[in-house]
Amino acid sequence: MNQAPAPTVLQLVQANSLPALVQVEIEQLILRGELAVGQRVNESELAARFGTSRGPIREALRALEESRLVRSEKNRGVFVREISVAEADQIYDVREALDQLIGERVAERVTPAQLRSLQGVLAEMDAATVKRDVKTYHALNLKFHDMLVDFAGNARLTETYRLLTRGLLLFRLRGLQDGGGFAVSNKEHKAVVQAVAAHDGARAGRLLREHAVESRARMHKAAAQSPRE
Amino acid sequence: MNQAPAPTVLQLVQANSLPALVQVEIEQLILRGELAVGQRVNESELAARFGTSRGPIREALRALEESRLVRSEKNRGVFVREISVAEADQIYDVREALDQLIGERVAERVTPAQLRSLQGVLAEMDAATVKRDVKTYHALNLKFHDMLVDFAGNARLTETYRLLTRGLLLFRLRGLQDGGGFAVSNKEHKAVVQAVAAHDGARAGRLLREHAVESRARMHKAAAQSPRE
DNA sequence: CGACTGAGAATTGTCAACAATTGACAATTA
DNA sequence: TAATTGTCAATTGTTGACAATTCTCAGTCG
Repeated sequence: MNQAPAPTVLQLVQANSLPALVQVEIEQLILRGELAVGQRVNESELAARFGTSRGPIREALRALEESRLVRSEKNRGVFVREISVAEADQIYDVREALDQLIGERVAERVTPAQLRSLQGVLAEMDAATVKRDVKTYHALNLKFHDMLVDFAGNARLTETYRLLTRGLLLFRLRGLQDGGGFAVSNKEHKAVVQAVAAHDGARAGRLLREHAVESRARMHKAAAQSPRE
Repeated sequence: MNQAPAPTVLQLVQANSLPALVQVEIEQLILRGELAVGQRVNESELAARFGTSRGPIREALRALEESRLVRSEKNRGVFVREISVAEADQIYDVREALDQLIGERVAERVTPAQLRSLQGVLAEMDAATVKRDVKTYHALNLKFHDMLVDFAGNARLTETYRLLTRGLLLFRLRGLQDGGGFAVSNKEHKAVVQAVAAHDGARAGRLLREHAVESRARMHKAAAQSPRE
């Protein structure tokens, strides 16, 4: 399970059309912050960058609009979406409910191998914490939650969850990440994994939900310190 | 609240570009079953039908693909998405969690006016039940749940919920709707509204979740009787 | 009779050009 | 000077044409 057999570039190009490829590329651009939040996206520029015409770019942008990564104003262009604290709060409302579900499901169906990889990431996060390596920690944190939702074994849940948390990523890109508190965060992760290892669905669900609640609180704290808004 | 001030056609055309307009149009085509589930969608045909070129059609289809209403195969076209019982089950997993959240939130924030409109729909559903008017009942049922999620006051929750339940609609379009059991269903609705009226969040949440669970069971029953699959 | 083959039609993928709209700034007017 | 109008460059919206791929269906062969 969870072993996507690494498709070659050739297969990728043959299976996906230009718009699909361009879409993930633009997605990366946004998620890596190369396209700043709020910034206008220039179609011709992207077309030149990827060596295509504007058609495929427009299709990709339309898809990204539907997934809420960009918004579009008629005759004015598409903009990388910004997200307010209020919107982040709404996302967290939903995320908390989903995290509970994830915890329950994972505790029920987790395999020993999956458990080991979870614990592996936990250890890596500990290492990053010691080194005060915020960037690595964040990447691992994402990976950890991605693995959890994957292990829940519900593709639609995964899709829904990723869509929501990606919105939260836009928030972090605005610079509103909590510098501290990630040692605390990993303590919560460990408690979750412990409950998962014990196959205690109720407890894992409760703990993962609480983790989301704490995570929301940390976001608020960071937002309060932030200059803007 | 909830009073969108009926935009004129002029405003619509000025605010939305062709792809956006076409998108909702195609969406209607699918949801009304004029484009059968599983059927291939012909770009040129749609372009002719809407009096545009294929560009806007393709953009709209890309968006619909992202919202999972269609799927696309390279060089072969886009198809109205089918949904298996297994997938419907996954959607229900998520929906149950969201319905609980919806029940809780609505019970907390419902206004007297909103309560009255909920009860109004309930009465209409009763009338449809007496008349054995399945079509009207289904429409009202949709409206009821739409109102509930709206009254929860979380735009992102609404969006997420609608995305999921629309997937379920594809299932119903396959002919797998439960003929009977809608009198029972409305009993459950009434219990929910009662809890909402009492501002009992925990109970409303529990009841709405259970309603989703029952609804899933009814789907299974209908699927078992269905010829295909 | 069934499986292959290979035009030819139908359809999708991509592009480049044209039309429409916007935003900025200069020119004009009160 | 402030407000308005006119003009122009930049950008988006839309189209029609062409290339590439898939599908259809005779015709052929074993």
